[in-house]
Amino acid sequence: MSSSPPHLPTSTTATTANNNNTSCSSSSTALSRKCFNSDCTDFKSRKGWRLRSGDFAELCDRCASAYEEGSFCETFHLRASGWRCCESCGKGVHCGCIVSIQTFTLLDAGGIACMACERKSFVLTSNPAWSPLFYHAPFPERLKDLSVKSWSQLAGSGPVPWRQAPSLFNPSAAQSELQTRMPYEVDRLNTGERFSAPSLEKRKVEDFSEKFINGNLRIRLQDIVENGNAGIIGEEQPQPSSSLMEDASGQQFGITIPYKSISESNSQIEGSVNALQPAPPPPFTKHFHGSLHNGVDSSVDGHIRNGKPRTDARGRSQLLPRYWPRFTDGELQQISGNSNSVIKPLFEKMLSASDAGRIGRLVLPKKCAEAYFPPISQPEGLPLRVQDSKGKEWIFQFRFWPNNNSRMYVLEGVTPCIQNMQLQAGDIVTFSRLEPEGKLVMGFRKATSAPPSDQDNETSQTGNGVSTKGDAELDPSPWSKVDKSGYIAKEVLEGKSSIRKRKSSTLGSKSKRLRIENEDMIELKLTWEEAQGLLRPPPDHVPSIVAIEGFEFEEYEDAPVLGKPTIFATDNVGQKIQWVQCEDCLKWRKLPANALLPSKWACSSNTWDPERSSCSVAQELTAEQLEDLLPSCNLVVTSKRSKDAKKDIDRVEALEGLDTLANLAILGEGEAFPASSQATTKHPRHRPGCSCIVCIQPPSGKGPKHKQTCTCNVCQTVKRRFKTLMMKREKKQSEKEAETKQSEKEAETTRKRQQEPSAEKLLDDEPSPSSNTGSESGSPNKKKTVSEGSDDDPSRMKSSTSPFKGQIDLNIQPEREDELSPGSDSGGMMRMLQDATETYLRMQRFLSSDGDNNPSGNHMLSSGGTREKVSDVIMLGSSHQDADKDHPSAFSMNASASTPATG
DNA sequence: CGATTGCATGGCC
DNA sequence: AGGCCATGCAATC
Repeated sequence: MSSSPPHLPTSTTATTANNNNTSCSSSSTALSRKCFNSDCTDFKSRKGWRLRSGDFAELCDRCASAYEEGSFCETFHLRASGWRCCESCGKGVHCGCIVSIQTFTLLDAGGIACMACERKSFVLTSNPAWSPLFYHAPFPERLKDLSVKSWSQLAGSGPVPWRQAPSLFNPSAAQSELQTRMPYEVDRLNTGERFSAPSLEKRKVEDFSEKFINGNLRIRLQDIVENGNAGIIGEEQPQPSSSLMEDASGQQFGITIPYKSISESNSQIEGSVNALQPAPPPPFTKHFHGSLHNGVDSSVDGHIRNGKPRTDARGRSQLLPRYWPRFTDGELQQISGNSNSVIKPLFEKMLSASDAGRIGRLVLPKKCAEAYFPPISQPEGLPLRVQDSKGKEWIFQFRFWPNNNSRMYVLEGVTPCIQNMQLQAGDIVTFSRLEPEGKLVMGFRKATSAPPSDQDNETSQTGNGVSTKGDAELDPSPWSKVDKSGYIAKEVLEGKSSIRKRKSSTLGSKSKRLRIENEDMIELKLTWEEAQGLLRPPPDHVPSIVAIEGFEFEEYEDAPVLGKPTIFATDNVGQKIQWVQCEDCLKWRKLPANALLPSKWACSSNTWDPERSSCSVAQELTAEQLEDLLPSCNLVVTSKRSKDAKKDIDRVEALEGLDTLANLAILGEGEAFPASSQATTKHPRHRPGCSCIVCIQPPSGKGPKHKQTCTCNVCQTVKRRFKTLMMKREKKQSEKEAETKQSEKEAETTRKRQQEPSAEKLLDDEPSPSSNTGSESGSPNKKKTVSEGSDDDPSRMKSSTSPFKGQIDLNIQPEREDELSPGSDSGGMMRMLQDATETYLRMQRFLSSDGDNNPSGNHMLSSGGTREKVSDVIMLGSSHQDADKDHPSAFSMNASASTPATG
């Protein structure tokens, strides 16, 4: 929406245009006392629409009235181009100027809808009108000026790092072209994820990034409080056209447009420290390389090529969904610090193992880098100053490597920052810009924190969604809360949102490589706890007991059934019941304790209580009751946030065993963990627990492996577990010894045989037997050392060379130190899992206020008492029945699963 | 010899 | 089929 001139009906003179242009940037102020409307000769006296500069058009009474009545365009722009009809009511809307920018929205299917109609469809209509139309009108000169100006200002000190490519707004550019590229611009203007044409469906699913539609977010805490919703300024709320225009149009215009329109400069100062200040997004340019030299053509081309209309349902397509910024109010609030700043979320990226590794290089998505960071023509790039949400400044080297005729953009020197934020692979770093300062701000979100998307979609979660997130983000010392146990704590604490995340799945569905890890991690971590409640014996199936290594395992010929997680309790009449949450309405329903539920369950399936077989029926459980229930279990789908921190911690502790063990091979301590468990390109099968060299080492293949003397959390946990295990074993052992030594030997032999197959499976993920883990673990000496002292002396464990090694050592029979199979590893893992499972159970029992939390009929884990239940762990890697199938490594759990069966 | 750098490789979208 | 990007890895520091 050009700010005006183009469509002026009659006045096409240069004078008029100039006037307008000038007015835009410097307001109509000094220019004259005349009405801003060039078609009018009256004296200005009232304010009209907000100009892109942030000022308001000053109009005469008559024009202002027309404007306020929404008839300005009809009055003055009737003959201008850009008129379209509302697809719904047919009303004509002038889509070609700033005056009407707020009065219509683009439709997914094409066409427009006036705000009146739009409001009927959406309660929350952002400012979809951020349309490409915005750029329809060629007003190159003015924009250029504005751009440069803005840039200078934004750039803070020093020269403008780059400037607009004149070509960007080359008047010769066909409108269609403009339209095409617009989206891109809009994108950048609006945080990279604008979509101008809201669609009902989309609205439902789209996260609240849509609230950024205006491009800028002004965070007002009070809004959050008052609305209980997003703290977005009301500008995006549908309003009567007049006020709407008055209020809303300006903001974005004033601030964003100018930058938006700026094209990257061809004269970027490479390597200049002046470029430290992040600049407004340069135009997107795939070709910016070229544009650096000849600017114009490539610039335009780049825009056109890159600018897919945001207006369609795929609106945000400019950047892959995985990079769409998903900021929460809290995050924004935190970032903005002062409420006067407008935050423009730019993009976000989930840290890969490489990113989080100690190499200190954060690979930037090419498009993001080119769109939001200063253009660079030399591989050396330039230093980029980035502020974190705490106000701390970091300087990264923004550069690129030539790569396959393309470029690979990286931020170098991010290690300190990443460490400071205690980020690790899987966590998300966010980039945004503070306006009008123009500061580049880097935030982060710990893994599995759900996108804000659902916040305003899922009613029963709305409050919580925000507050949960918000609470976290608004925490004065958000970083301090990062638990040492890394993922674990957060998974537990934020698990609830994870489920919703899965549901709405606003994370790029395509970004498998990136997302898999995240989602699987979610699954995994979530299900560490959740799976306990999910696993049920197959119907009518009585497990057979298999003895492995002297331990008994339940064996299921059929895989255990995954069921809907429920909360078991006893009702007021002493009857055992379970609470289950409806997939759809999220209400909790009471069911008989013996009810076996499918993994997905909704009210409509409530055959036990027909009266409550509809989502419309109120929930029996009060919020308080629910709250009481929830902390005691680890179900994560809840709209209630546990207020009992202690319990959370306990739960974390309880899960620690499982999770730690699962991640044991991959997690480091404290800082940036070298390698993540994520499935990677080259190691798509890697999952938590994978012991291969890739997973236990940083990307470079170097870096710390856990030493025997390592005292990190992970190692200590393992050692602790080991000790527990050994004590148990010792006990068993002594019992057996009460019998005959002969029988003991036989048992061992059996054990060994049974164990080997699974061990091999587990080793699948290991690159080679000579790899770190394998070879060292295979050292008889070490094993002997460990095994000898492993009976109950943790200190011995500490001498093991690595947690993983410790794990391997776990497999060793204290009494058979000379019998170590290469597969010992797997056994160790199994053991640890078993042990962890027990720990978990103990904790769960402990935490549970209801002693009957695990009725026999439903939970194998509980039903089995202390019996070793490898099968319990089998499916832990996935909350979906078949998820593992595709991931053979699915952590040794698959192997575990097969063990009992094979054995 | 470990850390860093810069490019190459190759899986995945 | 091509581009992106995670990661490998040799060269260099």
